[in-house]
Amino acid sequence: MSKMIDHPLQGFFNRLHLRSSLEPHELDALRGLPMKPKTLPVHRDFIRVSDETDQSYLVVSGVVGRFSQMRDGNRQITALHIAGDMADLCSVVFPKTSWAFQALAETEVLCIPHVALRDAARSHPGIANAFWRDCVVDMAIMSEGLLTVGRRTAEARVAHLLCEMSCRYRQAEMIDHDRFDWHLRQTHVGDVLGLTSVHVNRMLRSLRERGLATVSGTTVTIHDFAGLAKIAEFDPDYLHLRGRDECST
Amino acid sequence: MSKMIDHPLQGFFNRLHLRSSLEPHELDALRGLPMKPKTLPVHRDFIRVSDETDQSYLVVSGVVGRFSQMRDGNRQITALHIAGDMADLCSVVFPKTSWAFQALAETEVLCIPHVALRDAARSHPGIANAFWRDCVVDMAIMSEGLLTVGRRTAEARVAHLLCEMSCRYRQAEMIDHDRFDWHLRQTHVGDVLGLTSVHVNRMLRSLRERGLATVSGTTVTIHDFAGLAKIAEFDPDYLHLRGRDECST
DNA sequence: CGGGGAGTTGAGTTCCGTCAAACGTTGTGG
DNA sequence: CCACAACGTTTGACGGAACTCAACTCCCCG
Repeated sequence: MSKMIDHPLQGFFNRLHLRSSLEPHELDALRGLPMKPKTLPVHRDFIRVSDETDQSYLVVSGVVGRFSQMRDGNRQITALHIAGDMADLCSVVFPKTSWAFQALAETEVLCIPHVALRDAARSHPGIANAFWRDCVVDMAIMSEGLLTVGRRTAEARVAHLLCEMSCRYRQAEMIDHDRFDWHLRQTHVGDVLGLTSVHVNRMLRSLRERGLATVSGTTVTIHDFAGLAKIAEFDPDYLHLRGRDECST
Repeated sequence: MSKMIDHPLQGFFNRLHLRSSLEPHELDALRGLPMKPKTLPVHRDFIRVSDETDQSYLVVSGVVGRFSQMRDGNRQITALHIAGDMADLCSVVFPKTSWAFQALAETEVLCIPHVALRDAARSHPGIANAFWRDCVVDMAIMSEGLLTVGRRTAEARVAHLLCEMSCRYRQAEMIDHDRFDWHLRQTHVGDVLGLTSVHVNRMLRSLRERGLATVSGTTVTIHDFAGLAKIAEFDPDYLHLRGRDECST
Protein backbone atom coordinates (compact mmCIF):
# COMPACT_ATOMS: atom_id res chain seq x y z
CA MET A 1 0.00 0.00 0.00
CA SER A 2 3.03 2.25 0.25
CA LYS A 3 4.84 2.89 -2.98
CA MET A 4 6.61 5.89 -4.38
CA ILE A 5 10.18 4.77 -3.85
CA ASP A 6 11.76 4.88 -7.30
CA HIS A 7 13.16 8.32 -6.77
CA PRO A 8 11.75 10.05 -3.73
CA LEU A 9 11.10 13.08 -5.87
CA GLN A 10 9.33 11.09 -8.53
CA GLY A 11 5.89 11.64 -7.05
CA PHE A 12 6.39 15.35 -6.94
CA PHE A 13 7.68 15.36 -10.50
CA ASN A 14 4.70 13.36 -11.64
CA ARG A 15 2.34 15.80 -10.06
CA LEU A 16 4.06 18.86 -11.48
CA HIS A 17 4.33 17.21 -14.84
CA LEU A 18 0.70 16.18 -14.77
CA ARG A 19 -0.32 19.79 -14.52
CA SER A 20 2.44 21.62 -16.34
CA SER A 21 4.70 20.56 -19.14
CA LEU A 22 8.33 20.81 -18.21
CA GLU A 23 11.28 20.75 -20.58
CA PRO A 24 13.88 18.01 -20.09
CA HIS A 25 16.47 20.49 -18.86
CA GLU A 26 13.95 21.83 -16.38
CA LEU A 27 13.36 18.34 -15.05
CA ASP A 28 17.11 18.01 -14.72
CA ALA A 29 17.26 21.26 -12.81
CA LEU A 30 14.62 19.91 -10.43
CA ARG A 31 16.49 16.67 -10.00
CA GLY A 32 19.59 18.63 -9.19
CA LEU A 33 17.97 20.41 -6.25
CA PRO A 34 19.79 19.95 -2.98
CA MET A 35 17.67 18.10 -0.47
CA LYS A 36 18.17 16.68 2.95
CA PRO A 37 16.10 13.78 4.31
CA LYS A 38 14.50 14.24 7.69
CA THR A 39 12.04 12.44 9.92
CA LEU A 40 9.52 14.79 11.45
CA PRO A 41 8.43 14.67 15.08
CA VAL A 42 4.82 13.53 15.29
CA HIS A 43 2.18 15.92 16.63
CA ARG A 44 4.63 18.70 17.25
CA ASP A 45 4.82 21.84 15.15
CA PHE A 46 7.95 21.78 13.04
CA ILE A 47 7.01 25.19 11.69
CA ARG A 48 5.27 27.59 14.04
CA VAL A 49 3.19 30.63 13.19
CA SER A 50 5.36 33.65 12.40
CA ASP A 51 8.49 31.56 12.00
CA GLU A 52 10.89 32.66 9.31
CA THR A 53 11.52 29.58 7.22
CA ASP A 54 14.25 29.02 4.69
CA GLN A 55 13.26 25.66 3.29
CA SER A 56 10.27 23.72 2.02
CA TYR A 57 9.42 20.12 2.76
CA LEU A 58 8.72 17.49 0.18
CA VAL A 59 6.70 14.73 1.77
CA VAL A 60 8.09 11.28 1.06
CA SER A 61 5.78 9.30 3.32
CA GLY A 62 3.23 10.10 5.97
CA VAL A 63 1.03 13.17 6.30
CA VAL A 64 1.67 16.78 7.11
CA GLY A 65 -1.07 19.19 8.18
CA ARG A 66 -1.23 22.94 7.96
CA PHE A 67 -2.81 24.43 11.07
CA SER A 68 -4.49 27.61 12.14
CA GLN A 69 -5.42 27.98 15.73
CA MET A 70 -7.70 29.95 18.05
CA ARG A 71 -6.66 31.07 21.48
CA ASP A 72 -8.85 28.50 23.21
CA GLY A 73 -6.87 25.79 21.46
CA ASN A 74 -9.49 25.05 18.84
CA ARG A 75 -7.70 24.25 15.64
CA GLN A 76 -8.45 24.22 11.96
CA ILE A 77 -6.41 22.16 9.56
CA THR A 78 -6.29 24.06 6.28
CA ALA A 79 -4.33 21.56 4.22
CA LEU A 80 -3.21 17.96 4.23
CA HIS A 81 -0.06 17.02 2.38
CA ILE A 82 0.62 13.43 1.43
CA ALA A 83 3.55 11.75 -0.29
CA GLY A 84 4.59 13.71 -3.34
CA ASP A 85 3.24 17.01 -2.06
CA MET A 86 5.47 19.91 -1.31
CA ALA A 87 4.50 21.32 2.06
CA ASP A 88 4.83 25.04 2.44
CA LEU A 89 5.94 25.73 -1.10
CA CYS A 90 4.33 29.15 -0.73
CA SER A 91 6.87 30.12 1.85
CA VAL A 92 9.37 30.40 -1.00
CA VAL A 93 7.77 33.72 -1.77
CA PHE A 94 6.63 34.48 1.79
CA PRO A 95 9.19 33.15 4.26
CA LYS A 96 7.24 34.46 7.23
CA THR A 97 4.45 31.96 7.43
CA SER A 98 1.05 32.71 8.84
CA TRP A 99 0.34 29.10 9.63
CA ALA A 100 1.89 26.21 11.49
CA PHE A 101 2.81 22.77 10.22
CA GLN A 102 2.99 19.44 11.92
CA ALA A 103 3.21 15.80 11.00
CA LEU A 104 0.07 13.86 11.83
CA ALA A 105 1.86 10.54 11.76
CA GLU A 106 5.31 9.11 11.26
CA THR A 107 6.46 11.09 8.24
CA GLU A 108 9.62 11.52 6.27
CA VAL A 109 10.40 14.58 4.22
CA LEU A 110 13.11 16.03 2.08
CA CYS A 111 14.12 19.54 3.06
CA ILE A 112 14.84 21.82 0.12
CA PRO A 113 16.35 25.25 0.71
CA HIS A 114 14.35 28.20 -0.52
CA VAL A 115 17.37 29.70 -2.21
CA ALA A 116 17.61 26.66 -4.45
CA LEU A 117 13.92 26.71 -5.26
CA ARG A 118 14.01 30.42 -5.91
CA ASP A 119 17.01 30.07 -8.18
CA ALA A 120 15.37 27.27 -10.10
CA ALA A 121 12.23 29.36 -10.54
CA ARG A 122 14.22 32.41 -11.56
CA SER A 123 16.29 30.70 -14.20
CA HIS A 124 13.56 28.42 -15.57
CA PRO A 125 10.26 30.16 -16.29
CA GLY A 126 8.67 26.75 -16.74
CA ILE A 127 9.56 25.80 -13.20
CA ALA A 128 8.29 29.11 -11.85
CA ASN A 129 5.08 28.39 -13.67
CA ALA A 130 4.85 24.86 -12.34
CA PHE A 131 5.40 26.03 -8.77
CA TRP A 132 2.81 28.71 -9.16
CA ARG A 133 0.38 26.16 -10.54
CA ASP A 134 1.06 23.88 -7.62
CA CYS A 135 0.06 26.70 -5.29
CA VAL A 136 -3.09 27.29 -7.29
CA VAL A 137 -4.07 23.66 -6.93
CA ASP A 138 -3.55 24.07 -3.21
CA MET A 139 -5.89 27.02 -3.39
CA ALA A 140 -8.49 25.06 -5.28
CA ILE A 141 -8.40 22.35 -2.64
CA MET A 142 -8.70 24.90 0.12
CA SER A 143 -11.52 26.63 -1.67
CA GLU A 144 -13.40 23.36 -1.87
CA GLY A 145 -12.67 22.94 1.81
CA LEU A 146 -14.28 26.27 2.47
CA LEU A 147 -17.39 25.17 0.61
CA THR A 148 -17.36 21.96 2.61
CA VAL A 149 -17.10 23.60 5.98
CA GLY A 150 -19.43 26.43 5.11
CA ARG A 151 -22.21 24.60 3.34
CA ARG A 152 -22.08 20.82 3.63
CA THR A 153 -23.73 18.77 6.36
CA ALA A 154 -21.49 16.83 8.71
CA GLU A 155 -22.04 13.56 6.91
CA ALA A 156 -21.35 15.10 3.52
CA ARG A 157 -18.19 16.68 4.89
CA VAL A 158 -16.79 13.36 5.99
CA ALA A 159 -17.82 11.70 2.75
CA HIS A 160 -16.20 14.48 0.78
CA LEU A 161 -12.92 14.17 2.61
CA LEU A 162 -12.87 10.43 2.00
CA CYS A 163 -13.51 10.99 -1.71
CA GLU A 164 -10.82 13.62 -1.97
CA MET A 165 -8.18 11.66 -0.14
CA SER A 166 -9.04 8.54 -2.06
CA CYS A 167 -8.44 10.37 -5.34
CA ARG A 168 -5.23 11.90 -4.13
CA TYR A 169 -3.87 8.60 -2.86
CA ARG A 170 -4.87 7.02 -6.13
CA GLN A 171 -2.89 9.59 -8.06
CA ALA A 172 0.06 8.91 -5.75
CA GLU A 173 -0.41 5.22 -6.49
CA MET A 174 -0.78 4.52 -2.82
CA ILE A 175 -4.18 2.95 -3.00
CA ASP A 176 -4.72 -0.78 -3.17
CA HIS A 177 -7.95 -1.61 -4.92
CA ASP A 178 -10.40 0.16 -2.60
CA ARG A 179 -8.31 0.70 0.50
CA PHE A 180 -5.59 3.03 1.58
CA ASP A 181 -3.59 3.84 4.69
CA TRP A 182 -5.17 6.40 6.91
CA HIS A 183 -3.03 8.26 9.37
CA LEU A 184 -5.59 10.65 10.81
CA ARG A 185 -7.16 10.50 14.24
CA GLN A 186 -10.80 11.38 14.38
CA THR A 187 -9.80 14.58 16.09
CA HIS A 188 -7.79 15.51 13.01
CA VAL A 189 -10.69 14.76 10.75
CA GLY A 190 -12.76 17.07 12.92
CA ASP A 191 -10.09 19.74 12.68
CA VAL A 192 -10.12 19.49 8.91
CA LEU A 193 -13.89 19.60 8.65
CA GLY A 194 -14.84 22.02 11.39
CA LEU A 195 -16.48 19.31 13.51
CA THR A 196 -15.83 17.70 16.86
CA SER A 197 -14.24 14.29 17.00
CA VAL A 198 -17.38 12.95 18.65
CA HIS A 199 -19.52 13.97 15.75
CA VAL A 200 -16.97 12.69 13.24
CA ASN A 201 -17.26 9.37 14.96
CA ARG A 202 -21.03 9.37 14.57
CA MET A 203 -20.80 10.26 10.91
CA LEU A 204 -18.24 7.52 10.27
CA ARG A 205 -20.60 5.05 11.86
CA SER A 206 -23.40 6.31 9.68
CA LEU A 207 -21.29 5.89 6.53
CA ARG A 208 -20.31 2.41 7.66
CA GLU A 209 -23.89 1.41 8.34
CA ARG A 210 -24.95 2.69 4.93
CA GLY A 211 -22.26 0.48 3.43
CA LEU A 212 -20.34 3.36 1.88
CA ALA A 213 -16.97 3.30 3.60
CA THR A 214 -15.23 1.86 6.63
CA VAL A 215 -12.51 3.63 8.54
CA SER A 216 -10.93 1.31 10.99
CA GLY A 217 -7.69 2.02 12.74
CA THR A 218 -5.13 2.72 10.07
CA THR A 219 -6.99 1.92 6.89
CA VAL A 220 -9.92 3.25 4.93
CA THR A 221 -11.99 0.97 2.76
CA ILE A 222 -14.22 2.57 0.19
CA HIS A 223 -17.16 0.24 -0.47
CA ASP A 224 -19.13 2.52 -2.73
CA PHE A 225 -17.31 5.48 -4.17
CA ALA A 226 -20.23 6.57 -6.28
CA GLY A 227 -22.50 6.55 -3.26
CA LEU A 228 -20.04 8.60 -1.26
CA ALA A 229 -19.55 11.02 -4.11
CA LYS A 230 -23.28 11.41 -4.40
CA ILE A 231 -23.97 12.45 -0.84
CA ALA A 232 -20.83 14.58 -0.83
CA GLU A 233 -21.56 16.15 -4.22
CA PHE A 234 -17.95 15.33 -4.99
CA ASP A 235 -16.54 16.26 -8.37
CA PRO A 236 -12.79 15.64 -8.67
CA ASP A 237 -12.18 18.38 -11.24
CA TYR A 238 -10.83 20.80 -8.67
CA LEU A 239 -7.96 18.43 -7.89
CA HIS A 240 -6.66 18.84 -11.43
CA LEU A 241 -5.77 15.18 -11.77
CA ARG A 242 -7.31 14.89 -15.17
CA GLY A 243 -6.45 12.33 -17.81
CA ARG A 244 -6.13 8.69 -17.10
CA ASP A 245 -6.04 9.25 -13.40
CA GLU A 246 -9.75 8.71 -13.13
CA CYS A 247 -11.44 8.84 -9.79
CA SER A 248 -14.04 6.12 -9.62
CA THR A 249 -13.10 3.28 -7.34
CA MET B 1 -14.96 57.65 0.40
CA SER B 2 -13.97 56.42 -3.04
CA LYS B 3 -10.47 57.22 -4.14
CA MET B 4 -7.95 55.36 -6.25
CA ILE B 5 -8.27 57.32 -9.44
CA ASP B 6 -4.73 58.60 -10.13
CA HIS B 7 -3.93 55.72 -12.41
CA PRO B 8 -6.48 52.95 -12.28
CA LEU B 9 -3.65 50.49 -11.90
CA GLN B 10 -2.04 52.41 -9.09
CA GLY B 11 -3.82 50.49 -6.37
CA PHE B 12 -2.69 47.20 -7.80
CA PHE B 13 0.86 48.47 -8.15
CA ASN B 14 0.83 49.68 -4.59
CA ARG B 15 -0.29 46.33 -3.35
CA LEU B 16 2.25 44.38 -5.38
CA HIS B 17 4.95 46.82 -4.41
CA LEU B 18 3.98 46.62 -0.77
CA ARG B 19 4.68 42.94 -0.78
CA SER B 20 7.42 42.56 -3.35
CA SER B 21 10.07 44.94 -4.56
CA LEU B 22 9.86 45.59 -8.25
CA GLU B 23 12.52 47.12 -10.44
CA PRO B 24 11.63 50.32 -12.30
CA HIS B 25 11.66 48.53 -15.64
CA GLU B 26 9.34 45.90 -14.22
CA LEU B 27 6.94 48.60 -13.11
CA ASP B 28 7.12 49.99 -16.65
CA ALA B 29 6.32 46.58 -18.03
CA LEU B 30 3.26 46.42 -15.80
CA ARG B 31 2.17 49.86 -16.83
CA GLY B 32 2.50 48.82 -20.44
CA LEU B 33 0.04 45.95 -20.06
CA PRO B 34 -2.88 46.14 -22.44
CA MET B 35 -6.15 46.56 -20.59
CA LYS B 36 -9.72 47.16 -21.54
CA PRO B 37 -12.21 48.85 -19.19
CA LYS B 38 -15.49 47.10 -18.62
CA THR B 39 -18.52 47.45 -16.38
CA LEU B 40 -19.64 44.13 -14.98
CA PRO B 41 -23.26 43.02 -14.79
CA VAL B 42 -24.39 42.90 -11.16
CA HIS B 43 -25.34 39.56 -9.61
CA ARG B 44 -24.69 37.61 -12.76
CA ASP B 45 -21.72 35.31 -13.21
CA PHE B 46 -19.26 36.82 -15.64
CA ILE B 47 -17.09 33.73 -15.26
CA ARG B 48 -18.85 30.42 -14.78
CA VAL B 49 -17.45 27.21 -13.36
CA SER B 50 -15.43 25.29 -15.97
CA ASP B 51 -15.20 28.26 -18.29
CA GLU B 52 -11.95 28.65 -20.17
CA THR B 53 -10.83 32.20 -19.51
CA ASP B 54 -8.21 34.19 -21.32
CA GLN B 55 -8.08 37.31 -19.21
CA SER B 56 -7.95 38.49 -15.64
CA TYR B 57 -9.88 41.35 -14.11
CA LEU B 58 -8.35 44.19 -12.20
CA VAL B 59 -11.03 45.73 -10.00
CA VAL B 60 -11.19 49.50 -10.29
CA SER B 61 -14.28 50.06 -8.18
CA GLY B 62 -16.94 47.89 -6.61
CA VAL B 63 -16.64 44.31 -5.38
CA VAL B 64 -16.21 40.98 -7.08
CA GLY B 65 -16.93 37.67 -5.37
CA ARG B 66 -15.58 34.21 -6.08
CA PHE B 67 -18.30 31.59 -5.70
CA SER B 68 -18.61 27.89 -5.17
CA GLN B 69 -22.02 26.37 -5.24
CA MET B 70 -23.94 23.31 -4.15
CA ARG B 71 -26.66 21.75 -6.23
CA ASP B 72 -29.42 23.01 -3.96
CA GLY B 73 -28.30 26.55 -4.71
CA ASN B 74 -26.47 27.06 -1.44
CA ARG B 75 -23.42 29.13 -2.16
CA GLN B 76 -20.10 29.85 -0.58
CA ILE B 77 -18.14 32.97 -1.40
CA THR B 78 -14.47 32.07 -1.21
CA ALA B 79 -12.98 35.47 -1.93
CA LEU B 80 -13.91 39.11 -2.09
CA HIS B 81 -11.96 41.40 -4.38
CA ILE B 82 -12.06 45.14 -3.90
CA ALA B 83 -10.50 48.02 -5.81
CA GLY B 84 -6.86 47.28 -6.55
CA ASP B 85 -7.27 43.52 -6.39
CA MET B 86 -6.73 41.34 -9.40
CA ALA B 87 -9.62 38.93 -9.64
CA ASP B 88 -8.81 35.51 -10.97
CA LEU B 89 -5.10 36.09 -11.33
CA CYS B 90 -4.65 32.38 -10.76
CA SER B 91 -6.39 31.62 -14.00
CA VAL B 92 -3.23 32.83 -15.72
CA VAL B 93 -1.73 29.46 -14.88
CA PHE B 94 -5.02 27.54 -14.83
CA PRO B 95 -7.33 28.93 -17.49
CA LYS B 96 -10.02 26.39 -16.70
CA THR B 97 -11.42 27.79 -13.51
CA SER B 98 -13.06 25.71 -10.84
CA TRP B 99 -15.02 28.64 -9.48
CA ALA B 100 -17.40 31.30 -10.65
CA PHE B 101 -17.12 35.05 -10.36
CA GLN B 102 -19.70 37.76 -10.12
CA ALA B 103 -19.92 41.40 -9.21
CA LEU B 104 -21.79 41.99 -5.96
CA ALA B 105 -22.44 45.62 -6.80
CA GLU B 106 -21.86 48.12 -9.56
CA THR B 107 -18.26 47.41 -10.43
CA GLU B 108 -15.77 48.47 -13.01
CA VAL B 109 -12.78 46.40 -14.02
CA LEU B 110 -9.89 46.42 -16.42
CA CYS B 111 -9.58 43.27 -18.47
CA ILE B 112 -6.01 42.12 -18.99
CA PRO B 113 -5.29 39.26 -21.40
CA HIS B 114 -3.55 36.24 -19.96
CA VAL B 115 -1.02 36.24 -22.78
CA ALA B 116 0.17 39.64 -21.71
CA LEU B 117 0.36 38.66 -18.05
CA ARG B 118 2.14 35.44 -18.91
CA ASP B 119 4.63 37.26 -21.10
CA ALA B 120 5.31 39.79 -18.39
CA ALA B 121 5.86 37.01 -15.87
CA ARG B 122 8.06 35.07 -18.23
CA SER B 123 10.36 37.93 -19.15
CA HIS B 124 10.51 39.52 -15.69
CA PRO B 125 11.19 37.09 -12.86
CA GLY B 126 10.35 39.85 -10.41
CA ILE B 127 6.87 40.12 -11.85
CA ALA B 128 6.39 36.38 -11.81
CA ASN B 129 7.39 36.49 -8.19
CA ALA B 130 5.03 39.35 -7.41
CA PHE B 131 2.12 37.55 -9.06
CA TRP B 132 2.89 34.37 -7.22
CA ARG B 133 3.03 36.32 -3.97
CA ASP B 134 -0.30 37.90 -4.74
CA CYS B 135 -1.80 34.43 -5.05
CA VAL B 136 -0.24 33.43 -1.78
CA VAL B 137 -1.84 36.37 -0.03
CA ASP B 138 -5.13 35.23 -1.51
CA MET B 139 -4.42 31.84 0.01
CA ALA B 140 -3.66 33.34 3.39
CA ILE B 141 -6.95 35.19 3.33
CA MET B 142 -8.82 32.06 2.32
CA SER B 143 -7.03 30.06 4.97
CA GLU B 144 -8.15 32.55 7.59
CA GLY B 145 -11.63 32.25 6.13
CA LEU B 146 -11.49 28.51 6.66
CA LEU B 147 -10.57 29.05 10.28
CA THR B 148 -13.42 31.52 10.58
CA VAL B 149 -16.04 29.24 9.13
CA GLY B 150 -14.73 26.14 10.83
CA ARG B 151 -14.06 27.43 14.32
CA ARG B 152 -15.48 30.87 15.06
CA THR B 153 -18.92 31.58 16.46
CA ALA B 154 -21.37 33.46 14.27
CA GLU B 155 -20.78 36.75 16.02
CA ALA B 156 -17.01 36.40 15.81
CA ARG B 157 -17.31 35.56 12.12
CA VAL B 158 -19.13 38.77 11.36
CA ALA B 159 -16.77 40.79 13.52
CA HIS B 160 -13.80 39.20 11.79
CA LEU B 161 -15.10 40.04 8.35
CA LEU B 162 -15.65 43.64 9.37
CA CYS B 163 -12.11 43.85 10.71
CA GLU B 164 -10.63 42.31 7.61
CA MET B 165 -12.52 44.48 5.17
CA SER B 166 -11.81 47.55 7.21
CA CYS B 167 -8.08 46.85 6.99
CA ARG B 168 -8.24 46.15 3.30
CA TYR B 169 -10.22 49.28 2.55
CA ARG B 170 -7.78 51.23 4.66
CA GLN B 171 -4.88 49.94 2.61
CA ALA B 172 -6.80 50.89 -0.53
CA GLU B 173 -7.28 54.33 1.00
CA MET B 174 -11.00 53.98 0.65
CA ILE B 175 -11.85 54.42 4.28
CA ASP B 176 -12.91 57.71 5.76
CA HIS B 177 -12.04 57.91 9.42
CA ASP B 178 -14.07 54.98 10.72
CA ARG B 179 -16.49 54.36 7.89
CA PHE B 180 -16.35 52.78 4.48
CA ASP B 181 -18.69 51.87 1.65
CA TRP B 182 -20.27 48.46 1.98
CA HIS B 183 -21.67 46.81 -1.08
CA LEU B 184 -22.70 43.49 0.37
CA ARG B 185 -26.22 42.31 1.05
CA GLN B 186 -26.67 40.34 4.23
CA THR B 187 -27.14 37.27 2.07
CA HIS B 188 -23.64 37.80 0.70
CA VAL B 189 -22.20 38.16 4.16
CA GLY B 190 -23.87 34.88 5.00
CA ASP B 191 -22.39 33.29 1.89
CA VAL B 192 -18.93 34.44 2.89
CA LEU B 193 -19.26 33.25 6.47
CA GLY B 194 -21.23 30.05 6.10
CA LEU B 195 -24.31 31.53 7.78
CA THR B 196 -27.85 32.39 6.75
CA SER B 197 -28.79 35.97 6.08
CA VAL B 198 -31.24 35.82 8.96
CA HIS B 199 -28.55 34.95 11.40
CA VAL B 200 -26.17 37.53 9.96
CA ASN B 201 -28.86 40.06 10.65
CA ARG B 202 -29.11 39.02 14.26
CA MET B 203 -25.36 39.16 14.72
CA LEU B 204 -25.17 42.62 13.16
CA ARG B 205 -27.78 43.76 15.60
CA SER B 206 -25.80 42.31 18.44
CA LEU B 207 -22.63 44.11 17.32
CA ARG B 208 -24.60 47.33 16.99
CA GLU B 209 -26.11 46.97 20.45
CA ARG B 210 -22.70 46.33 21.92
CA GLY B 211 -21.53 49.56 20.31
CA LEU B 212 -18.89 47.89 18.17
CA ALA B 213 -19.99 48.55 14.61
CA THR B 214 -22.98 49.65 12.62
CA VAL B 215 -23.80 48.40 9.16
CA SER B 216 -26.55 50.44 7.68
CA GLY B 217 -27.46 50.31 4.05
CA THR B 218 -24.33 51.10 2.09
CA THR B 219 -21.91 52.07 4.82
CA VAL B 220 -20.13 50.43 7.69
CA THR B 221 -19.11 52.43 10.71
CA ILE B 222 -16.56 50.92 13.03
CA HIS B 223 -17.14 52.31 16.50
CA ASP B 224 -14.64 50.18 18.34
CA PHE B 225 -12.08 48.37 16.24
CA ALA B 226 -10.23 47.00 19.23
CA GLY B 227 -13.44 45.58 20.63
CA LEU B 228 -14.31 43.94 17.33
CA ALA B 229 -10.81 42.58 16.96
CA LYS B 230 -11.02 41.16 20.43
CA ILE B 231 -14.15 39.11 19.97
CA ALA B 232 -13.00 38.10 16.50
CA GLU B 233 -9.46 37.28 17.59
CA PHE B 234 -8.41 39.32 14.61
CA ASP B 235 -4.74 39.72 13.85
CA PRO B 236 -4.04 41.51 10.55
CA ASP B 237 -0.70 39.81 9.91
CA TYR B 238 -2.16 37.38 7.43
CA LEU B 239 -3.17 40.23 5.14
CA HIS B 240 0.49 41.13 4.66
CA LEU B 241 -0.19 44.84 4.81
CA ARG B 242 2.67 45.48 7.16
CA GLY B 243 4.55 48.71 7.68
CA ARG B 244 2.82 52.01 8.16
CA ASP B 245 -0.49 50.59 7.06
CA GLU B 246 -1.48 49.87 10.61
CA CYS B 247 -4.87 48.46 11.32
CA SER B 248 -6.25 50.14 14.37
CA THR B 249 -9.05 52.56 13.63
C1' DC C 1 -49.65 54.93 -4.65
C1' DG C 2 -48.31 50.43 -5.07
C1' DG C 3 -45.04 46.65 -5.84
C1' DG C 4 -40.70 44.42 -5.18
C1' DG C 5 -36.60 43.63 -2.82
C1' DA C 6 -33.90 43.74 1.24
C1' DG C 7 -33.88 43.97 6.10
C1' DT C 8 -35.99 42.74 10.69
C1' DT C 9 -38.11 39.98 14.07
C1' DG C 10 -40.31 35.96 16.43
C1' DA C 11 -41.43 30.93 17.22
C1' DG C 12 -40.26 26.39 16.63
C1' DT C 13 -36.98 22.89 15.09
C1' DT C 14 -32.67 20.60 14.13
C1' DC C 15 -28.09 19.61 13.89
C1' DC C 16 -24.16 19.49 16.16
C1' DG C 17 -21.50 20.43 20.47
C1' DT C 18 -20.71 19.32 25.36
C1' DC C 19 -20.13 16.32 28.99
C1' DA C 20 -19.32 12.05 30.73
C1' DA C 21 -18.78 7.27 30.93
C1' DA C 22 -17.47 2.86 28.95
C1' DC C 23 -14.83 0.30 25.77
C1' DG C 24 -10.98 -1.19 23.00
C1' DT C 25 -6.03 -1.36 21.93
C1' DT C 26 -1.30 -0.65 22.51
C1' DG C 27 2.77 -0.63 25.08
C1' DT C 28 5.31 -0.98 29.32
C1' DG C 29 6.93 -2.86 33.35
C1' DG C 30 6.58 -6.01 37.08
C1' DC D 1 2.20 -13.47 30.95
C1' DC D 2 -0.60 -10.45 33.30
C1' DA D 3 -1.64 -5.71 35.15
C1' DC D 4 -2.42 -1.33 34.24
C1' DA D 5 -1.75 3.04 32.36
C1' DA D 6 -2.41 5.94 28.37
C1' DC D 7 -4.75 7.01 24.54
C1' DG D 8 -8.11 6.86 21.08
C1' DT D 9 -12.74 5.34 19.94
C1' DT D 10 -17.58 4.60 20.86
C1' DT D 11 -22.00 5.63 22.77
C1' DG D 12 -25.71 8.09 25.31
C1' DA D 13 -28.13 12.11 27.36
C1' DC D 14 -28.62 16.81 27.24
C1' DG D 15 -28.19 21.64 25.80
C1' DG D 16 -27.55 25.35 22.75
C1' DA D 17 -26.23 27.80 18.51
C1' DA D 18 -27.83 28.40 14.19
C1' DC D 19 -31.44 27.15 10.68
C1' DT D 20 -36.25 27.31 8.89
C1' DC D 21 -40.41 29.30 8.15
C1' DA D 22 -43.21 33.03 8.11
C1' DA D 23 -44.83 37.50 8.94
C1' DC D 24 -43.94 42.24 8.98
C1' DT D 25 -41.43 46.64 8.07
C1' DC D 26 -38.78 49.73 5.51
C1' DC D 27 -37.15 51.82 1.48
C1' DC D 28 -36.55 52.64 -3.19
C1' DC D 29 -38.34 53.24 -7.72
C1' DG D 30 -41.61 53.44 -11.16
